[in-house]
Amino acid sequence: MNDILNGEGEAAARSIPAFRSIARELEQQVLSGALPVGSTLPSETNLAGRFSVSRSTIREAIRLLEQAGIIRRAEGRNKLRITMPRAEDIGARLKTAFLLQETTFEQLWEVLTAIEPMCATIAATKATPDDLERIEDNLRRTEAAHAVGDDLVGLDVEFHNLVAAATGNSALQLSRESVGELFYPAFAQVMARLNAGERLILAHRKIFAAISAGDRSEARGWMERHIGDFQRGCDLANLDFDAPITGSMSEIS
Amino acid sequence: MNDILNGEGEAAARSIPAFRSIARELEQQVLSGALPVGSTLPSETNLAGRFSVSRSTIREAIRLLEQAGIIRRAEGRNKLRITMPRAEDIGARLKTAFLLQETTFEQLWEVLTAIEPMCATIAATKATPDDLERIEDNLRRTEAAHAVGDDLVGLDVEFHNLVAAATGNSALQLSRESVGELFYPAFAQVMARLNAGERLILAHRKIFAAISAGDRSEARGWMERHIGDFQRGCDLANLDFDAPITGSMSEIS
DNA sequence: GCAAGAAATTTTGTCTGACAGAAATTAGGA
DNA sequence: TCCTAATTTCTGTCAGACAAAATTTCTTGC
Repeated sequence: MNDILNGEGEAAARSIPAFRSIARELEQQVLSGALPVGSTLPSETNLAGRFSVSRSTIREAIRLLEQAGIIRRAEGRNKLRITMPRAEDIGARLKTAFLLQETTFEQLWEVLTAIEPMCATIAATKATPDDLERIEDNLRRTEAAHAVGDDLVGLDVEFHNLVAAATGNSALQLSRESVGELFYPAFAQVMARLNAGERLILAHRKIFAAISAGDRSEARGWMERHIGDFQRGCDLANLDFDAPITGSMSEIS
Repeated sequence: MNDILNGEGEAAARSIPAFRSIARELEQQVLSGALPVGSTLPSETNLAGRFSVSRSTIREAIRLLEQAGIIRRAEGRNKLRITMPRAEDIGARLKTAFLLQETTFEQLWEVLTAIEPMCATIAATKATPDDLERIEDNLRRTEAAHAVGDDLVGLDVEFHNLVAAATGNSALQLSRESVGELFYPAFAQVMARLNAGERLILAHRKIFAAISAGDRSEARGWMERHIGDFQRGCDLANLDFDAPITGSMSEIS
């Protein structure tokens, strides 16, 4: 019934383990829509029957798909559900790659210098009232946090994520999320060291205003300046712009 | 020896499967440098012994790490080797995500509109003679292919990858690679349909010249125009700029 | 002494069968 | 009809087994 496994007949693709072929096959079915996102997969025993392999083999295939983000345990945590890879999953992998490659702040900064102004520009055209609402809420919380001297790191990351979300462009969001998560902590810390919280908030406010007003070039301009502040901040704070990033998180959920 | 598994003592994190804890632990050891990149992992039986679990459990953990790109089979294909997640691995996942999210050409185009000009700009400063050599070689091959009417798709993707590589910024490369791979095939096809191969080659030539000359703004300008051509091309060719991308590849190697 | 070939030993990929504890289902009972 | 109890189904893990492939070790012939 299933010729996916390179058994008997074929002498071709030798040595492709069954668990891999099965994972591929299932992946293909998801990509092709045969297994729609949201549907649930049969039980392991059932799958083992279908593919005529043992449960252990199926389990290994499942681990592959799971880590690929295509499948996830849902609800009570029985039942495997087909899902869309989440930004976080991918972000986690990018982060691992960045960390292992000793990516420097400058490199991340270059990426954001390219992407963030574009996000602001597009957001100025595409932001919905809902998006604006969320950004404004973030601004209020940021100001409140600054007033009591709280840490602005998380709120800064959130602000930029919200602007990206307001573009309605998921590719753009996926491309920048992990970079932002690694970069903004450093950014906000530079700002804190320089007591530049005011400046950060001013920039956020200006960007928000421009997006609200639908003023693309103004939004872009302020975002550029905002990102540019980081480099200046590093100089002023006498920090090494060239240092590799650090951080830690796990991509294995 | 190993308290990673949530056995006996702890009552806390109930229901975190052993294979997951073990994968996390190993991942941590890689990230922390305890298991240096390039080193090889002990055999499954050995690992099973170390963590006091059965081989099946270890195998599931290995599948997780493998798919996470942290580990790969090397050489004769025995021996697991610690590796750095490759751009391709991550790119494959991004692609899956893009496909499942029905990303449109416009969205990819927006990402590239942001990133590619930046790549050209930085390349104009950072490109090494080696980089230039490779780009020029690509140009020659592109012209040759065009002369005999061959497909320019692969060469176009390669050109942009080479420019990105010339920035020496791995974060930038990771961020754009998968987007480019999904986008440029469409791009080159639009060009072909319009018989605009000449124009594509001209743009590549100009970009190369500017990078060679270290002229940042010229490099950026030509790249902007080049990317912009796609939108115009879609209009001229009467193609749907808003259509979701299609494509197929596997992230399970 | 050293390199090619043969033998012994590992190691991976798979399978069978089993079992406890968690989930989901079904069957009752109020 | 709605809630609790009994039952069945799953998942997570383990132990032990095997063939095929890969690796290591041991022989020999040169």
